[in-house]
Amino acid sequence: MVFVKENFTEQQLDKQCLFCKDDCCVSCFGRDGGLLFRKLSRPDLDQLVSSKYSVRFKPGETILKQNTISSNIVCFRKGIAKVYVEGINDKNLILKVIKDTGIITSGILINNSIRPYTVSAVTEVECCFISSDKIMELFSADRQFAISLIEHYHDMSNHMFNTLVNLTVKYMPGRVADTILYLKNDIFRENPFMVPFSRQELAEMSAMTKESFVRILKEFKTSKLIKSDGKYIEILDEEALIEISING
Amino acid sequence: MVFVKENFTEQQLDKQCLFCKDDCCVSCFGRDGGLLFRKLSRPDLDQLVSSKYSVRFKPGETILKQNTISSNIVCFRKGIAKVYVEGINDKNLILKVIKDTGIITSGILINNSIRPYTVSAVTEVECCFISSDKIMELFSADRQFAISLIEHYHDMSNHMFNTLVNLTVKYMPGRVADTILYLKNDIFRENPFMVPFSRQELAEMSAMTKESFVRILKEFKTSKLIKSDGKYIEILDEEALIEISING
DNA sequence: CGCGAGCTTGACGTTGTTCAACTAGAGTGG
DNA sequence: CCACTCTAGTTGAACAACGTCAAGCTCGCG
Repeated sequence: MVFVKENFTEQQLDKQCLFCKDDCCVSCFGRDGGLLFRKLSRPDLDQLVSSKYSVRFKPGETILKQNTISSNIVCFRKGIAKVYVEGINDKNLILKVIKDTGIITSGILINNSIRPYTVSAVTEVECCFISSDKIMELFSADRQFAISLIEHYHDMSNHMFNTLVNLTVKYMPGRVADTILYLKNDIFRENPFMVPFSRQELAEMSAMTKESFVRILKEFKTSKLIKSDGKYIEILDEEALIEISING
Repeated sequence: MVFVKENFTEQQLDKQCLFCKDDCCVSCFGRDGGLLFRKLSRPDLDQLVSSKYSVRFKPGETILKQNTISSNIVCFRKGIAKVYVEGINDKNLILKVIKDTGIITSGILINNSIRPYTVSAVTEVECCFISSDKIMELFSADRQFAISLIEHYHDMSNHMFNTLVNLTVKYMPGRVADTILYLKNDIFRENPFMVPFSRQELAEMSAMTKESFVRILKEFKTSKLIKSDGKYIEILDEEALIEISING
């Protein structure tokens, strides 16, 4: 347990992979979401598998805590998690949603890098912690892996860049449209989709208050752009939403 | 000129390095700002030097244009440049200032990656373009270089992350305080510092209108937090500014 | 001296937040 | 099975934050 700096309870933590036998990471890391590892050789993958810890989180639990030092990368396998910044002006800001597969690399390789965000479970989450030391070793073994990691950083930067621009320059309807389109096209990928987030959380994705979010959502509903019944949202007129998103 | 996809005029472009003889990049890339290359071996550095193009830009000229495909990394050597997003709601948003040394890596290694921002010269700027192909070759040669590049991405992400949070959750005084502190501590590193930006540009760094920026600046002046005479700004009470920044 | 561009200031309108009241639904205990 | 409570969601009205518009100012420059 030396390299696991995060503190887990006995129930959460298992040395053996909880989720699958044998080929676990090979299939997990090989999936769509795990592009980072897609070109690793079998021995390298096996090395990763043997050195990781698998952990399960209940809804609401904190997976990585803001302002702590990073020492692991976290590979998500199942469930929904949110990445957010805590409590500036008593407001949170949700930057990213992870559904099933996804990787958080913050601060590996960088000494004393303090994580600027919290990651917490929205539904039950299964994920694996891998020491950044092990990742470093792969650098020597596999040149392509370094490129994959840079691609990962690049994608992350791009996403953050878009979020930055969307949230700073657009008016509320544009921001709400962005949030809805993001959830449908990037996260859930189906049209009437079930949202596991509260209005409060949806508002935190859109950088506004829950009241404002509700109001805009209602406008969209009365304009027949979306249908919304409780936790379900259906996009009726995607073109119009995109138009609203572009025009701010 | 094969690998230079950007279009330069004859005056701007030279195959020989304009700025220095012989050891050019060795000293340039070796400086503080150029940490990316700090651990390259001499032969590798020489290879970079021989494959680059040095370019000079006049104030106002565009160095990299938003929505074009990336194929070079750009190493800044001298002058001040701004990185910004163009025209959403007729507003620009300045994300970053480069003074003298700095590197823009957007989208190298990633096929068909479209640059989401424009970089343009504020003062006269001297910089070098290096094909991403050459960078790729260094990956094989030098493992440490890949790590340096990832560190660079990491720093960039972190900076963007802070900007994102600052601009979305804080009120105007906090945003102005951030801009002033950023310019003093990260860019100019001296106390009465000369700002080569117009009020409009300062406002675009703080995500507000120039009128709002001027108003907040005046408040800071009457509260004796700063002294400001035209293009010069002096921070008198940094503690208080930091306080304002933290409290939003 | 006059011109023009950028800076500054004030009045006003819009956007978005706060606060408070109300509603609906889910769990709890009698 | 029905009150009761608690929380999330919704709505409206007052208010603050911020932008827009227009006018005046400063200062460099011809």
